[in-house]
Formats: sequence, structure tokens, C-alpha cells
Amino acid sequence: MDYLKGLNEAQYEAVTALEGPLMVLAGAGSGKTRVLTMRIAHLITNLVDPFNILALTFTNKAAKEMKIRIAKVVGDSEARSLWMGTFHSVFARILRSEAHFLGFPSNFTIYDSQDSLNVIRKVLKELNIDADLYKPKKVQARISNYKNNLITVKAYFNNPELIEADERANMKQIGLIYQKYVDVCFRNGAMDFDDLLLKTNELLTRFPEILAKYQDRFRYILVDEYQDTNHSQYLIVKALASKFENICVVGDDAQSIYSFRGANILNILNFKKDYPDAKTVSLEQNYRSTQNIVNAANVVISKNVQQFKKNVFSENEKGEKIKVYRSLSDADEANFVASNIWEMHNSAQRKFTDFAILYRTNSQTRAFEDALRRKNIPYRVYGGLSFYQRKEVKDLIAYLRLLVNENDSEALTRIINYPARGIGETTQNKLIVFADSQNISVTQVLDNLGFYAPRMSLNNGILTKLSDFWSMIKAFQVMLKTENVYSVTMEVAKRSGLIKFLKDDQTPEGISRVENVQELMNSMQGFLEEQIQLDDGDASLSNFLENIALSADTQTDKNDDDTDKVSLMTIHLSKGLEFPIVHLVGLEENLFPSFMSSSTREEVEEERRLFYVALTRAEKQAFFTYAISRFQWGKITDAEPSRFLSEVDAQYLEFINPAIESRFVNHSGITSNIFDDLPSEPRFYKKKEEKKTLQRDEPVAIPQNLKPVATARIINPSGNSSQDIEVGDKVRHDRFGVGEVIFLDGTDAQNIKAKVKFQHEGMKNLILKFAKLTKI
DNA sequence: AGGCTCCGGGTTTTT
DNA sequence: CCCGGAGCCT
Repeated sequence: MDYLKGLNEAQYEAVTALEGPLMVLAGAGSGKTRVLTMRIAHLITNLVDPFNILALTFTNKAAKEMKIRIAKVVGDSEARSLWMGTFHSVFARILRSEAHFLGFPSNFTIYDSQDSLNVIRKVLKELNIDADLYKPKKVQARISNYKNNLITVKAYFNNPELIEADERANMKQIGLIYQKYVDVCFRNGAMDFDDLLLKTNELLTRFPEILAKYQDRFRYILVDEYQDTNHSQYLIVKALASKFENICVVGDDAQSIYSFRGANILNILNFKKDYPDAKTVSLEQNYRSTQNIVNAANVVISKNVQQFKKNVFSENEKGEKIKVYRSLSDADEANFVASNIWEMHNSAQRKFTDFAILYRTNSQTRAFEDALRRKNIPYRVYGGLSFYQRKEVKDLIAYLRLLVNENDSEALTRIINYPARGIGETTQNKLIVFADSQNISVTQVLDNLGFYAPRMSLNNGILTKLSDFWSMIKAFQVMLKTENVYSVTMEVAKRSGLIKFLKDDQTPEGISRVENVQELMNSMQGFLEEQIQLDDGDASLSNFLENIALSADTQTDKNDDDTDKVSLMTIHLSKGLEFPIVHLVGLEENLFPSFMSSSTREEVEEERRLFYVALTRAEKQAFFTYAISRFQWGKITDAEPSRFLSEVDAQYLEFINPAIESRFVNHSGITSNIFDDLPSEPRFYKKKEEKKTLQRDEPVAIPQNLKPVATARIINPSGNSSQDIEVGDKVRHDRFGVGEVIFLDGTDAQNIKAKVKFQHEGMKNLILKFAKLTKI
């Protein structure tokens, strides 16, 4: 039992206490994944059939990671027969085989958020409800919330409190929308993400024999990131575990970062109540990070009121202080990070894979991509707009979805006239109205077109088009019975006209769309090969679709994984990962913490936990950056440093902006690469002419947090000649005309910012390298 | 029918 | 900035 060696006392106990309920409180970097992995290995060594083990994770990334690690210990074949995956994927799989109990087809479609939003929009339209009052996103969030708390439509209407609450919120039609939404999904044979959990609950409560079957099957249950379970997930786990109570949950309340999607931190806080006999093990030694990093993270998280007492410590080297860089703009920030990585790569012999850039929102990626690309630093962006969410990919997938489940009207409307084949809106509306009037589905109408056509006032031309379209779909379906998914998809792409349509567009975007479709074909081929190799592989189209519906992270580029690249991702995605050197960027109020989550204490605490997660990803070194102005939402916005920065005790920090004077010393050295990066057009003045909300005589206030600069160097728009300007100088700007320099500020020469009061345009904040001012 | 442009609105995190 | 929708032109 080699694998037990090298575990500390607490870890050993967590790994070897196989029977009965167990809660492992695992601080960041305390070897949580290791414990889970070893525990599973230990179970198998102790002759538990892998078939009886269920391991649940939150993200595909975590599941994948753990699968690999377990396979290393117990071998591939053993690893393969245990059930491990995200809640959603595991229960989707169970629902497939039991769907008929719930009246769903086993080939039900899984709607992603986008699909479900589309359905909500349609429902609103159909019910004639003003989408301005009922913002689809808001409606969606509310419905999701109900589902995650097991409030079905029926339960909703039986609960006066809920109805009242919605009335008070001016949302009294929510119930109706909810009902209609559920109806449409049912008719379409579709489940959304929340349904996968809700319906599982329904299955387990309504059918005791099914519950018994899975209880017997999953004798040992492990749940990772238990602090992130929502009520629905909690109940499933509880139901499944109630027979044997061999349940091991692992989590860290300090890392609960998913309450926005219903995660309930009480699930972990109350574990002892649910299982009074439960053992608790705390893993407090952090093996990942330096003392400095662990201590800094601890100081910040201690500001949270709601938490377990824990003492996470590190016995690693003390380590360097966290370096803080204050930048002038998002571009400046990105350049700093890129240069920093480049430098450390060269001088400190760091591989690019040692670096991660972590940010709060996906929209922050672009600046970093630009900066890294310019320096030829290889990188990989995780998450973001999933490959499978791209329009051209979704279009092709819609065809495939329709083949598998022809009741999927979302898929049908998406492609019935795409590429254009003369079945326009008018015709589609006729079909829908007629189908509704006959109380049948559009699919049924299409199936019996000859029979219904006379009653629909469609001309012969349209009729032919409709029947051509539908026989094409039917032909694909027939093909699916004998041919593999890859060839069918190829045929679909060709015969539907999709490929040709995309290829006709020779713009760069068009070409990339074709490539994306090609990439989808590749990933399908990969899927096919993989499934064929497995003993119990399932190479069906339906399985393929399920896989992609439940995988947000796009692992499409498979030969990509072993190359040396910098990782870019949101903090949420980074959970569970570790990197020698972490850049945590965009540390500004309203960005992190997000302006959406700064109003209540609970919200800020979750943001703080997010900060904690981010910082504890770092092994050796962390960098914090923030910008004092940021190009956001189409314009430049001022920003203040994040409160979290000031919450980190200064003893752990080192501010590394060059002193103001020193930047003039090496001025010439820097200039060479500063202006190379200039966009040909100053991007933030585009199309800003009309909306003038300028206060012409705004009092001149010097921002308190800025350090004034005496002079700065500008480049004349005409050419390369440069001149110094200082406060009080009169300057001319291409668009804004003549003005007076009120204030100069900057930390490094490439990003001096100026406040200029223009005669007609009022006060403007300009970044000199973009503004192209002339001194007059 | 279909393609285009203009306009307005919304911008967090993931399954 | 990015999206989707409405309305206009072909």
C-alpha cells in the first residue's frame, strides 16, 4: 500500500476511514484531490467494486483531472468502471435510462442556457408579455432558482408566499411563464440544466424501486466541493446515501463561490446535523504555497463573518512578497503581465505553463491575448464562449439534435430555413398556428404534409420546399441507423447546404467559421474513435450531443495539451488548479468585487472567497495588478483599487511601480517599444460624437489617489517628433479642439494620463499615447 | 424572401 | 464593446 505513505495524519485518516459518513474540511492546497484519489484507490484495494463507487465533482475539469489521477493509481480499467463526473453528466446518464418513468423520451435534448433563454423569449411573446418588464435573463434566473429548490410549477401555485413575493417584485406573471416554459420543454422532449437535477429528484422520490436500485449500486459516494452543492444536489446525494451512509464529502467553506447559481453553504455547515455520527477531518496544512501567500490569503478571508474556524498554515519557504503593479489602463496592465512573463521565462527559466493569468470576467481576456500575441508568447484561454456555442457550430448541431429528437422545436426553427431555402417567417408562422389549432406539433404536420396541406393555404412552391426539407431530415435519420455519426454529420453538412453556404463567405470571419465546422467534425471523429475503443462505448449521436451539451470547457484541440502555454481563465474556472506563478489582474472596485455583487455583505463575502481561491492557486509567486482606468463597455472608465488589496496586510505586499523620476531616466529605452503598439485609430473616440453628456464647467478636482507628474512627453500626430508638455500648457486634439492641461499622472512613461479641459468639450481624461496632442 | 443597416440595450461567475 | 431586433431596401 505504497500510496498511503507520505500522507500526514489527517490525510491518512480521511483516506482510510472507509465506512460511514465523513466530512473532510480541506483548506486550500491541503491535498484534497490527493485524499479523494487515494481514498478511491483504498476502497478498491479493500475489494470494493469500482462499480459501486460514485464520485461527483462540479466541473468537467475537476472530473477529468481526478480520473487521470485515479487511473494512475488503480489502473485504467478499474478507473473506468467507477462512476465519476459532474452532477449534471452523471444524472443525465441516469435519466436517459429512466426517462420513460417521467414521460420523457430517452433521447431527450439537453438545453443549454442559451436554448432555454430562447424558449423563454418565445414564451413571453406567445403570452404577449412585455419583455422589457420581464427581462428574459431575470425570468430565467427566477425559474432556475425555483427548480434548484425543488419548487415545481405545481408547488409554486400552491405556495401563496411565493406568489405574493413575485407580486411584490412586480413579477406576478412569473408563475404563468414558468408553467408555459415547462410545458414547452416537455413538448420538445427537452430538459434544461436544472431539470437534470430536478427530474432526478422526482425520479428518486416518486419511484422507490428506482431509488433502491441506485442506492444499492452506489454504496460508496464521494462528493467533491461539497460547499458548492445546491439544494437539489444536496437532496439527491442525501437520498442516494441514506441506505449505506457511506458518504464522504470534501469541501472548504472558504472556497464556496457558486451561490449565484444556488449553492448553499449550509449544506456543508449542517453536515453534522444530517449525519450525527459523522467523522470530521480537517486538513489544515497547505503544501502548495509559500507562507507569504498562505498568510496573505488568510488575512483576507478572516474578514468574512460566515465561516468555520480553521488554521491553514504552510511550512514551505517563506517566499517572496506579492508584487503589486498599478497600471494606467487595461492595455498597460496586459503589457506589464506579458513582459513580466516574458522576462521570467527568459531569466528565471520558467516554462510558460508555470504561469496563469486569472481574472474576474471573461471580457478581460482580450487585452491579455493581444499583449501575449504581440510578444509571441503562447497561451491558451480556458472557458469563455465555448466552441460549441458558436453560431455555425450550433447550427450544425441543431440539425443533429433534430435527427435525434424531432420534437426539438428549438432546433427545428433554427435550421428549417438555414441556409435559406425559401421557408420564410410567414410560412413558419402558418405552420405553428396551424399545428397549435390542431393541437399537434409542427413535426406531426411535417410528417403528414400531404394530409394537412390543403387546410393551410400554402402554395405549391412552398409545399415542395417543405417536403424536400423534411424528406432530407428523414433521409438523415435513416442513414443514422446504419452509418456512423461522423459520416452522417458529414452528409448533413453537405446536403443541408451549410458547408457551401459558409464557404461562399471568403471573409476572414467566414473562413474561420468553416474551420470551426471542420473542428467539430474532428472532435466528432475523436469521439468516435474513443468510444469504439471502450468496451462499453456508446458511439451514438445522442451520446455525442450529451457530451458536448454538458461540457463548457472546450477540449477540442487535443494535441494542444502538452505544449508549453500560459493559462488564461476566470477565477471560477481556476478552482482546484495550481500554478507556480499567478497573475491576479483587474483588482478594481466594481470589477472585483463585481459591481453586481457589492451591495450586501453576503455578496461581498462571496467575492472575497473568490479572491481567496485566486490567491491560493499560486505556489511560488503572485502578482496583483489593477488599472486606474479601463476600456469597458465601449468607453474608458475610471477605476479605483479593489478593497481586497487593502485587506491584504501590507507586510505581504511589495509595490513595484517604478518611482516617478526613474521613468525619465530610462525614457529612451522604453520608448522604442511603446509606440509600436499604438492602434492606428484611437479606439475609444470612435462614434462618440453624438452622445455628449459632458459637463462643460465641471470643477477641477485633482483625484486623491493619483500622483501628479510634472511633465510628460507626447508624440505629435504629424510624425515622430516629440515634445514635453506640462500642466498649464495649451494643447490641440484632433476631435476635441483646443484645451488646457489640468493634470498629468503616470507611473511609467508609456502610459501617462492627462486631464485636459477643452474649450468646447469640457473635461476629458486622455491617455497620452493614444490622444496625439499637439502643444500650441 | 432575404439581406442589410441602424438602433438600443446589456453587459459575472458555470453546468 | 457585443448582441439581437426592427425596419427598410432589393
